[in-house]
Amino acid sequence: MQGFPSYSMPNPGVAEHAAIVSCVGLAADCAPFYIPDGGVLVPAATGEMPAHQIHTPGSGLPQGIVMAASSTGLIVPQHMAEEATRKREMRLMKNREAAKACRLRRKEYIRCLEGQNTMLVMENRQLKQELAAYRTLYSHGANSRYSNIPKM
DNA sequence: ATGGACTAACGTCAAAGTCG
DNA sequence: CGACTTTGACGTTAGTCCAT
Repeated sequence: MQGFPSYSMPNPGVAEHAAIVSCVGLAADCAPFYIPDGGVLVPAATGEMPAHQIHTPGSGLPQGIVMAASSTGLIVPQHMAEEATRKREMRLMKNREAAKACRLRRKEYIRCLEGQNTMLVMENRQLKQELAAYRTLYSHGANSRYSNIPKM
């Protein structure tokens, strides 16, 4: 991990008790923020810029970006953190829709395979019946040219 | 009524794939 | 090569069924 912002708590880490984490950098618009008991400051998967979010055990819900960082380690102004949050939300929203579409496609594909399977099972059954009928038709004693066809 | 097993749907993440 | 898309994996939640 690199390019993390500078703040008053070692990063990333668990706050044993509720903690107020404040920026150490010079940015005037970076307000201190609150980490609840047991909360963990983790890198956020923004994909666009380094950032942090708070993860609290027991809450599976995503947390908003609380702090963004530049590659130089300096605190990024709040509007950039908001931009990172906005981009993250856009990405999550798009992925949500993509996942729905993907599941639909997969369901449709499975339905299609099941349909094919049903058809093939029926066709196989019919072919076996036809074969049995031909056997009966052409079997005239042990010398029949079809008598050595293995039974199914 | 209740608790456990099971299933379907969902959201998110991460990795792989695709495209300009 | 970076942005974007697709998809497998995983955890969560809600609904249903069934035994107790």
